[in-house]
Amino acid sequence: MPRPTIRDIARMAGVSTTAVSFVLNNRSGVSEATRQKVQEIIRNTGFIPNVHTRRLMLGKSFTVHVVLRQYTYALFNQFALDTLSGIFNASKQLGYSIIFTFADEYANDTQAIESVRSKDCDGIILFQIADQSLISLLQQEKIPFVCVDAHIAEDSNLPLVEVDYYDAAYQATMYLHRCGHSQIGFVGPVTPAEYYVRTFGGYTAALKDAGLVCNPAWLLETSFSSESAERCIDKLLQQENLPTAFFCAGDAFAVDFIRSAKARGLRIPEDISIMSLDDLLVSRYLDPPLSSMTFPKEQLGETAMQLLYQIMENQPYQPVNLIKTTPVERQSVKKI
Amino acid sequence: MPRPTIRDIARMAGVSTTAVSFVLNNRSGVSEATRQKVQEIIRNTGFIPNVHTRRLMLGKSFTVHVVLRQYTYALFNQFALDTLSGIFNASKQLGYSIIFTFADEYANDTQAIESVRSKDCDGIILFQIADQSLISLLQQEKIPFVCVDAHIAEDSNLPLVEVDYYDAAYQATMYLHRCGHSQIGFVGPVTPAEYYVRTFGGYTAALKDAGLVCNPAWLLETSFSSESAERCIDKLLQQENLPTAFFCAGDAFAVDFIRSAKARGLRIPEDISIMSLDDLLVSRYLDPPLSSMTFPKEQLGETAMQLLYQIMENQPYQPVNLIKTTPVERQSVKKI
DNA sequence: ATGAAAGCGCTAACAG
DNA sequence: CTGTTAGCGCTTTCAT
Repeated sequence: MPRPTIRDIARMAGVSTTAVSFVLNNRSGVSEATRQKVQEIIRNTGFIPNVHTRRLMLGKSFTVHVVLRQYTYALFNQFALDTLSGIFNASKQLGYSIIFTFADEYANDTQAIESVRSKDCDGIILFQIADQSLISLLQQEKIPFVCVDAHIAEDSNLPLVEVDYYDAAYQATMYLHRCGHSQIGFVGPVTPAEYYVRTFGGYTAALKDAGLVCNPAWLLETSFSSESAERCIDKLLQQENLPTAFFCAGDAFAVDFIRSAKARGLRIPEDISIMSLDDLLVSRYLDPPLSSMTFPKEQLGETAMQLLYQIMENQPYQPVNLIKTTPVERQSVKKI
Repeated sequence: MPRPTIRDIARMAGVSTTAVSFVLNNRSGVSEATRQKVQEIIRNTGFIPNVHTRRLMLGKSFTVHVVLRQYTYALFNQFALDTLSGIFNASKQLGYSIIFTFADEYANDTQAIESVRSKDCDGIILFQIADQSLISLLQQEKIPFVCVDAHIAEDSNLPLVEVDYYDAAYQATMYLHRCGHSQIGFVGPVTPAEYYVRTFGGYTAALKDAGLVCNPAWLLETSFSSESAERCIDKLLQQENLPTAFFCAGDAFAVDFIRSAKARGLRIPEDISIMSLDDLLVSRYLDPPLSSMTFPKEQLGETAMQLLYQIMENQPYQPVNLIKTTPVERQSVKKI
C-alpha cells in the first residue's frame, strides 16, 4: 500500500488537513482534544509527512552543504572528520541534514553552487577552503555561508571560524621558554600568508615578551614535502650555534622535520626539542610522541554550524569566532 | 526578484510548460526548433528547476544516506574518509547527493531510518556497521541498502562490500615466509567473530601450505587497548622459544603491540618482525614504518555506491564484492 | 508536436 | 477552533 498522506490522516481522525498540518508543526489553533486524536492516529499509522512537499512549500531545504577540502596530504583528514562530526552534532539539534562534496584547493565547487541555487541546501560551510572566486560568487548570490579554518584575515568581514593560531604560537613558544629553553627557532610554511603572519607573529611576540632574541638563522622555512624538511635540517646543521628548541607551525611539518632530524643523527628531544601545533591524530604515535598545541576540532564544526544557522535565520551573529588552543605535553620537549 | 519557474520560461519561449518540461528532461516529443528556443532561454536566464518539486513528482530523492560508524578508536577515521570519498565520486557520476549521519556500533540510527521513511533518501550505505536490528528493519521496510566492511559472513545473503581479509592474512603470512621466517605467530582480536574467522583462517591456511607448524603459544589475543597489547607481550616473554615474526590482524593493533614490545626491550624488526593488515595512514609514520597489507579504500566506497545503485534501480547485482589486498613493504619485517 | 489541465502532498489564507 | 480552498513548481496524461 502507498504511504498515507496528510489527507488520509485527516479522514481517519475525522478532521481537516489543516488541523493535521497544525498538529504536525505543533502550532496553536487546534483544541487539545483534536490534537490528541490526531497524534494518536499519527502514532498508530507511523505516518511521516513527505519531506519534499514540506520543503517545496516552505521554500527551504533544511539541509546544509559542507564543502570539504580534499587534501593530497592525508594527515589532515582526521581533522576534517572530527570537524564534520561537530557539524553533524549541531545540525542534528538544529534540525538540518548535511550533504557534502569534496573540492580541491582551487576548484570552485560548482556542485555546491548548483546545490544552493536549486535550493538543495540553505547554506554552505566551507572547510579549509579560501578560494576567492567561490566566496565572491556566494556573496553575489547572497547564499549564506561560513568559512572554517580557512586562514582568512579576521578583518575580511566574512563569517569565520578560525583557530587562534597567533595565540597558539605564542603559547607554544612560551611553553618552551618555561621548559628552560632560551634559544628557540621557528619551523613553518610561509604560505598561506595569513597562516604565516599568525604563527610567526605569535612566535616573535612571545620571544619579545620573554626577553629572548630572534636569531634569523634559526628561522626555517618548510612546506608539505619531506625534501623541504631535509633542506631545513641541512641548513640547520651548517650552523655552529644550534637552538635547543623549535616551535613548529604544524604537526604535519613536524612529522617530516623530526624524521629528517633523526636521520641526520639529531636526537629528539635530547638535542632538539619540538613544540608543535595542531595535535593531529598521528602525532601521539610518533617516536617520540609529539608535544603540541591542541584544540577541540569538533567544536570548530559545532561553532560553524551554529554560526551558519544564525546567518540563515537572519539572527545577529559574531562574524569572527576564535577557537582557543591548549598545550598537550608528550615527549618531544626536554625540560632543562 | 524571485527565481523563475518553468512557467516563466514557457512564457518567454512562447511555448507550454509541457514543452519546457520535456526539454528539461530531454525527452522526445518536441520539435528541434522548440527545443533550441527553450534551451536558449534556459541558458540566458540561468534557470534551474526546483529540486523539491521534481523529487515530489518523481517520488525519488536522488540522494543516498551514508551511516558512518563513529569510533572511539580514532585510527580508523582516515579509512572512513577515504571510503566516503569513493562513495562521493561514484554518487556524483550517478547523479546522487550524499547525506550522512554518524552512529555508534549498536545505535540503530533512527535518523537514517527516518530519512528513508520520509523519502529523504533512496537508499542507505552502512559503513562498518553490522547491527542486526537495523538491518532487519531495513529489510522489513524494503529499503535498499548495502553494508561496507561490516565483517558480515558472505553467506548472509546481504549486499556486501568486503575486504578479502582471509586472503590478506594468507598473503601476509606467506610474505613472512618468503622473507625467511618459519616461526610465525598471530596477534589479533577474536571479535568480531567473522573477522577472526577470516584472518585466523587465512593465517593457518598459509602456515599449512608453507609446511609450517602452528604453535598455540604464539597465538596472541588482543583488543583495542594498550593494556591488552601489554598482556600479549608479557605472555610472549614468558616463553623460551620466541617466534621470529608475527602476522598482526590490523594496524590498529600493531601500533600498540609494537609500542609495548619496544617498551619491553624487543627490537622491531631485529627481534621480531611484524606484517600487518589495513595500511592505516598512521602506519607509515611509526618507528619502524609498518609493513602491511594494503587495499584501495576509496574503491570500497565506489563499489558500494555502484552496488546500491543497481539495487535501487532493480538491476541484477552481485551480492558479495570482495576487495583485494596487496602487501606494502616498509621496515617492520626483517629478511633472513 | 503541442498545450490545457489535473494532480503530487503539503501549507496557509480565509471564511465560518 | 475548524474546514474549505487556493496554491507551491513541476510532471504527465490526454485531447487537439
